[in-house]
Amino acid sequence: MTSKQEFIEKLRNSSLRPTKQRINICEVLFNRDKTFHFTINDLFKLIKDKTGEKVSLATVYNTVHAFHKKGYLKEIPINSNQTYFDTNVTDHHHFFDVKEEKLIDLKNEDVGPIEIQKSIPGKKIKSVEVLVKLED
Amino acid sequence: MTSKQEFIEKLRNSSLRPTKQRINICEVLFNRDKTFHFTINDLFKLIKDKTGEKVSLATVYNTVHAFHKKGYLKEIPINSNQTYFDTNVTDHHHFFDVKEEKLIDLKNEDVGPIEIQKSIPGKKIKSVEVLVKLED
DNA sequence: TTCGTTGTTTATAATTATTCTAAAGAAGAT
DNA sequence: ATCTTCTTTAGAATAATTATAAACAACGAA
Repeated sequence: MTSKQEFIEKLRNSSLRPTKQRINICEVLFNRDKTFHFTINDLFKLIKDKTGEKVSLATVYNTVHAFHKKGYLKEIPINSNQTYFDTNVTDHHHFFDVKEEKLIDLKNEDVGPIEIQKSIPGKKIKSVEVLVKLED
Repeated sequence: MTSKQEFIEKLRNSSLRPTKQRINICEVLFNRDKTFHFTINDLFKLIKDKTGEKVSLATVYNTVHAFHKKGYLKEIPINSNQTYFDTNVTDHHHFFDVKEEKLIDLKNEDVGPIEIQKSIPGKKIKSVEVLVKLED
C-alpha cells in the first residue's frame, strides 16, 4: 500500500496542488505491485471504476502529462492510435502483441546491453528503447 | 533512376492498379538515392511539388498503407502526432532528434546484435526495433 | 474497339485522440 | 476570513486518419 503522502509528494514535485481528483489519479497509477501500461482512456475509465469518483478527461490529460514531464511516467514509443504510458520508469523494453494490442515488459537483462556505435555531433543520447513486435 | 516499370510492378504486387496518381506517389517515394523518412503530410505536399500534379489525400493514405502492408514501406515506432514511414525496409534502427523532430538512420552494424532472451508462448517475433532519442 | 465489370479518385463528411477555453470552484497564504 | 492563484469541468476547437459515395479509369472479353 502506497501512502497518500507519497502521492502528495509526487504531485508537489510535479508543481501540482494535491487535489481530490489528482489523488484519485495517483491511486490508480501508483497504488499497485506490478508495472502498469495504459492509455489515457484506460486510466480515465479505471478511475471511475476503482475510486467511484469521476474525474474529467482534461484533468487526466493534464496530470499524466505533468507526471511524464517530471519523470514519474514513461511514454512508450509505439505507433498506435492512442499514446501508451508506463508506470515503470526504469530503463527497460517492451514486447507489443500487435493482434491483441497488449504491451509486455522486457527486463533489461532479457535484452542485454545495447551498444550504439554512432554519435551525432552536439547531441547526446537521452534514451534507448527496444520494441519487439509479436505476431502469432 | 528507377524505372516506371518497377513502380508498376510494386503496385501490382500490392494489388493496386497502376494509375497516374499512384505512379506519381511512387516517383516521390522510390525515385531516390538515400532512404526517405516521411509523414503522410510530407509526402502529400512533395507530390505536388515534384510532379506538378495533385493527388488527393485519401489516395496517398490508401497507397502508403498498401505499400506498408506489402512491406515496401516500414512504419517507424515513435510517439508523434503524425505517423512516420521509411522507404528503407531493411532491418535497421533510428535516432530521433526530439527537438528537431528529425529521424536519422542507424545501420544495423551501428547497433550490434540484439538478443531477446524471453519468449511468449504461441507468439513469434515479427520485428525488433531500437529507437534512440537524442537531446542537446 | 467497344462494352461491361471492377477498381480508383476525389471532395467531403465522419471519427477519434488530444488540446484549448472560460467560467465556477477549491487550495494556500496572509 | 479573504484574496489571490491554481484547478476542474464541460464543451468547443484542432488535427490526423478513415469512411462514403458519386464520377471516372483500367482491364479483359467479345
